[in-house]
Amino acid sequence: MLDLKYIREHTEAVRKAIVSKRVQLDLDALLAQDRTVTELRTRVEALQAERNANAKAVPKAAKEEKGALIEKGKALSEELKGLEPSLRAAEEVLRDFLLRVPNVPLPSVPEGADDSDNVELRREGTIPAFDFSPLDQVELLEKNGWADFERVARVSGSRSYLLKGDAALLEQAILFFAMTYLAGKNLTPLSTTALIRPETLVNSGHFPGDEESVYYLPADDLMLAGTAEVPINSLYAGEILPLEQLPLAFAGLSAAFRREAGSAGRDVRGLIRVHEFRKVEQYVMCEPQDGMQWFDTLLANAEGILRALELPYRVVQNSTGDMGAGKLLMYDIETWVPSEGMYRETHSCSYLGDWQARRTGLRYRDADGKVQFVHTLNNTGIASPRILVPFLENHQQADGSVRIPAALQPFMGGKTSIGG
RNA sequence: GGAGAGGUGGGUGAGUGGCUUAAACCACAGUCCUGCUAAGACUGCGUACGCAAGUACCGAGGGUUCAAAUCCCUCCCUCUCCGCCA
Repeated sequence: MLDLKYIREHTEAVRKAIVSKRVQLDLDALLAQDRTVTELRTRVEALQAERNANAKAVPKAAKEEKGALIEKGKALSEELKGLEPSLRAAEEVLRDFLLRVPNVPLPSVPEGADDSDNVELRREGTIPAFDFSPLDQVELLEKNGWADFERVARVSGSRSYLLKGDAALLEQAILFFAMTYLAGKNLTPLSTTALIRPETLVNSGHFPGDEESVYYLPADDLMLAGTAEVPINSLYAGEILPLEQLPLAFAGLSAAFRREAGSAGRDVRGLIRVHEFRKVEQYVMCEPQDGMQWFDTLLANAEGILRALELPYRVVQNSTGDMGAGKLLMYDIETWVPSEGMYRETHSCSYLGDWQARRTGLRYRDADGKVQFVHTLNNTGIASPRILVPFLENHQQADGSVRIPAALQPFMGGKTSIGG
């Protein structure tokens, strides 16, 4: 959410953001609604002031004047009963508008329609050159008895996964390694819920807009989060944090659920795109002036994890059309998948400015005692099982076994390789 | 799932219809006084919108009333005891 004052004063910048982010929104209708609300509010508040003054006068009035005052109060109350609902309805409409206004991207963000206009910033690590015919993720899993896609589909439907044996341990090892790594970078480890109230998704900025990708449990009016960003963002909702508490930086491990409604038929095979997975998410609430530095830190943390896992990757900057409404700046990390001969998105680093904090009511008292919104950022730490795809494929050996990088070996009981 | 208690400003907490549209204390900030790791005096001190007057907010939403933190209804949450349970 943007500040209404900002929208009034920087209308053209907002208009440009709406166009470049491909958002459906009539900004002029929003501004007209803003004027309607202001007019209504002025009238309602004047009436309320009159009602309050009148009510205050009643007990002090002489007996013979009381009747008249009460009659006047009744009339005022009647009039307000007509107007107040209109004001509330008008404010509601305005809020619906405001929730759809995207954040204005930083000037450095490349203009673009979608992910094909993202800009590669750099490549890191070495793409493996195999002197044998490498297997793909599914072949490796099946050869080693590490998965059972057919049977788990019987239990949980398509886009499910089940890991067995060393692969099941590997998943836990990678998640725990990532948690340990981020704890070492002074992020507070968090084991958090995926079960969330619907309003937390409005807070995070996923709603309105992303309703169809979220699981809903009507019996309890709860939803399943697609990322720990959602529960962590709402953890301090409505609070005014003392300056000493900032920054709040977390590494949150949670289950993650996505309906994948818009991606029917894409990546149905294997571990790339599943409905239920596990993810370590980095999440930061900080003072505005520290936001950019945190962006670099979160990116460096993710890269540090990939480097430790000895995986080749590239960093791309997302174009305006591929950014998501709330984002000021966004980089994806894509990790090399040998069987596809391409990089696949495994991490996503976002700087939201105060856009998310405004929705959630995340504020702090600055050094001058002024109440301000914090800035929020998030980046993947590691997400499994997707990360297993490049992991298994890049580290496979001629006999079908998979090499365990040195950094991970302590988390795998000292094993240097599995399977084969 | 059953029974009960409760949700008030940064904290404690008063307040069962109008002299409280939130007392008091603590914490915090400023000024003054005091020769010294102390004590005291005074003032200020929630958030949002508004130039201001003002308006709204006492878990959320409705209702009754000239007037609601206070009465009524629905919901949410917390705590205690019992039951069930990984």
